[in-house]
Amino acid sequence: MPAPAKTSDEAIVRAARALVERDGAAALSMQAVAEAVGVRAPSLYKRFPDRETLLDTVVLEGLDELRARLDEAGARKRPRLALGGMARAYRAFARRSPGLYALMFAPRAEGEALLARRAAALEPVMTALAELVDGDDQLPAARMLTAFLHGFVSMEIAGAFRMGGDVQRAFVYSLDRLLGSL
Amino acid sequence: MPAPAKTSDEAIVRAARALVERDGAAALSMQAVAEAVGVRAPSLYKRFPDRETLLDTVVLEGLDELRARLDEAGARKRPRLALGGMARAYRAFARRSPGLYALMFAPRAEGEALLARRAAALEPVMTALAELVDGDDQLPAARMLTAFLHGFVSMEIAGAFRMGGDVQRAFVYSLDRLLGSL
DNA sequence: GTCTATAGTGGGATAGAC
DNA sequence: GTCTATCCCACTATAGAC
Repeated sequence: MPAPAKTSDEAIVRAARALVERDGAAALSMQAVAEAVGVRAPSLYKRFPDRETLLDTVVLEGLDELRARLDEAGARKRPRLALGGMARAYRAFARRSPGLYALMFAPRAEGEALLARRAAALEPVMTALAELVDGDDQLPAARMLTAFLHGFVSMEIAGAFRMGGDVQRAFVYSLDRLLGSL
Repeated sequence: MPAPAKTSDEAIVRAARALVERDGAAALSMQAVAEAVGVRAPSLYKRFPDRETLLDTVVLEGLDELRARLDEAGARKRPRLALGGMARAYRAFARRSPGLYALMFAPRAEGEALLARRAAALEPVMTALAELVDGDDQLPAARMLTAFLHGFVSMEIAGAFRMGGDVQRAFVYSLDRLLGSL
């Protein structure tokens, strides 16, 4: 009979994610997570070798979820409409979980697994683009679009757009021009 | 005759900046800075009240420098050329000092002073845009352009463009379309 | 008086023994 | 899982050197 488990990997990740979503990666201390699941901090190391691994787990989960939202937003639409819908879904995700979004795309220790999963999350965008743009321009076009999206939501999260004006309008304005240029 | 100072504010900021440029903000510990300037860590607190203030000082210096590069790159050119030149200068700055760039635009404790200085750094871009775009569209256009630039260099720094393709070409391709759409 | 160093405090990550 | 212990770091209090 193994020792009674007072918590679970799932509960730990859920608690970790809640901390990250609200207050960013800095808020994720092993002590705070442990407290949230009713356990002492050292006990977490039986399930996650270190804090980085726990962060990575949260990030990978977030990337999978983003991918699902993009799939959903782009399904059964013609390419241009699909791209518009995915752009809105992308921004909505970042606004809903700013701390998580920032962590997902933060330059940290970049494992291959993480880079691959990031690419996978954006795959729906690539697919829609492939129907709209010539083979040679596909990659540059994808980079233009993803760079804009990432930049826009990052600046929005960071409060860069705080000084007046209609942020929503700027988003629509930009998408019109970006998609129109393809 | 004042006591002999073993270091100076300037030397401290220089050392701090070097640490940040190489390895990012996380590498800036008060101990590392102190060691670099040949002093004990507690002594730094006589000159900078806390680590945040030291980081802020480095960031403000970086923002001023970026502004100078943009001014230089856009001087005496017609708006469209100026914007292209400033975009290249912006990217060059970020590539030269990736850790510093990331810190400059990282969402941290956002003081008003910092937000204002960020806005000031991008002022040359705003000026050139004002000559190219109607009053009503000016702010959205600025947000489109800055969002793209920030997103592109951030992703480049984070290694998001590592998987094949010509990153330079994607940058030129994107600028052509973005500036062409104005 | 002005600078620095010595010697803490307290918190967080993490390893080891039970 | 828990407790104990180690290490690193930000930061403070205070005392010594010119």
